[in-house]
Amino acid sequence: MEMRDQILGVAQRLVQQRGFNGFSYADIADEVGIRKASLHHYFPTKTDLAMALIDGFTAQLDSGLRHINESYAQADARLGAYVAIYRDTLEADRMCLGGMLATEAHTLDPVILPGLKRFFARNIEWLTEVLAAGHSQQRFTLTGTASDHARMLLSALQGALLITRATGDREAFNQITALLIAGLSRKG
Amino acid sequence: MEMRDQILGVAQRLVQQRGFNGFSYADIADEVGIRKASLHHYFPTKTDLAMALIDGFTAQLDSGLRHINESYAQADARLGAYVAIYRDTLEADRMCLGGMLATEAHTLDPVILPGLKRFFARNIEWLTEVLAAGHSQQRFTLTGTASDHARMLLSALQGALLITRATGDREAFNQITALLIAGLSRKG
DNA sequence: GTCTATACAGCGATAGAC
DNA sequence: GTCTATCGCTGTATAGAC
Repeated sequence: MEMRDQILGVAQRLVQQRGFNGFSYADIADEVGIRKASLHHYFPTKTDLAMALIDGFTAQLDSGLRHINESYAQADARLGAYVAIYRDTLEADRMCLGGMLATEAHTLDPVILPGLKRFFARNIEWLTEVLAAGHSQQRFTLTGTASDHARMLLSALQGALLITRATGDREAFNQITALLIAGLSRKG
Repeated sequence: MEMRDQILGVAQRLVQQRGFNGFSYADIADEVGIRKASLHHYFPTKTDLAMALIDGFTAQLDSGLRHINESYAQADARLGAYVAIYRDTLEADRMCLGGMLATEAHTLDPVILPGLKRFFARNIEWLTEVLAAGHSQQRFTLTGTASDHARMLLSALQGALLITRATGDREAFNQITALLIAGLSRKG
């Protein structure tokens, strides 16, 4: 199971940095130190690899969100920790794996799409709960439904990662996230 | 010049739908009806094609923004027309060309990047002006600087396009944009 | 489980005739 | 300006030995 995880780790980084159509089995093989033919023992097709990557990334998300829920009681602290995940992604010169695959969706085997959809649904559900809780606690002021705010926040964070890849302006990322949070603390 | 424009049109659509690494000269050749070798007469390398696409897309943006400025005097109307560009992109099952290339930035020839940066700068500059004008006219309430709001709006729109590619939920896109605009009309 | 060897299709790109 | 032909390389994937 160790080699399988090593492959997944390298492949995940390659997808996040170069896109699913931007790397090959040869790239993975070089890094993990086996021949590319051997990779097919673990992931017969590249589509199999993609599905395993989404499952793994969704598991990482679930684990991260569970950890946030255990570490922070208040909605604004939870949201701040969620934003920090994106900041860490940016610092690692990566896109969100889900966001990267979303842009490439039209080129992917359709069997991959339900898992990708599930990943985004998971994010929106968790954010919706946090926003609704913060609203009840009068820590957040919402202009629309909690679920609409959740989708907007997710969009803005994904988009901020995307744009920073082109502009290279990491300080702008911080200003964007600060503004997003400020927009929730405002008195309506 | 007609064939060149036809090639650019097809290539632009392919980049926006499939990504720069998701199509080949053969795909273009099939659609425009010439052999793929002949494409190299217009664009010797794929990098040349990419640069022409960015230049063309930035020209389309400039033309669109000029048209908005001529058609609408008020900041909120101008912003609404800008959002409509993204809605049209979504309806055409496309990503923004700039956004798509941004995700793939790590796989592109570096000579492409300045043009890509310029495209985003253009968007942010125009948005900043519109937001600052709306603020002066007391049509918009800003929580941060106009330029920060501009970056946030651009991020949210790019991200909304990206997410909708995975979820397929076009109504969510409309709710996100409505919320973005509502957030500006609010009294601070 | 990893290897060598290889199949086979596709890629971007070039040469040279017309 | 478009064609045919082809190069060299890389892509995913398979067969079969060890």
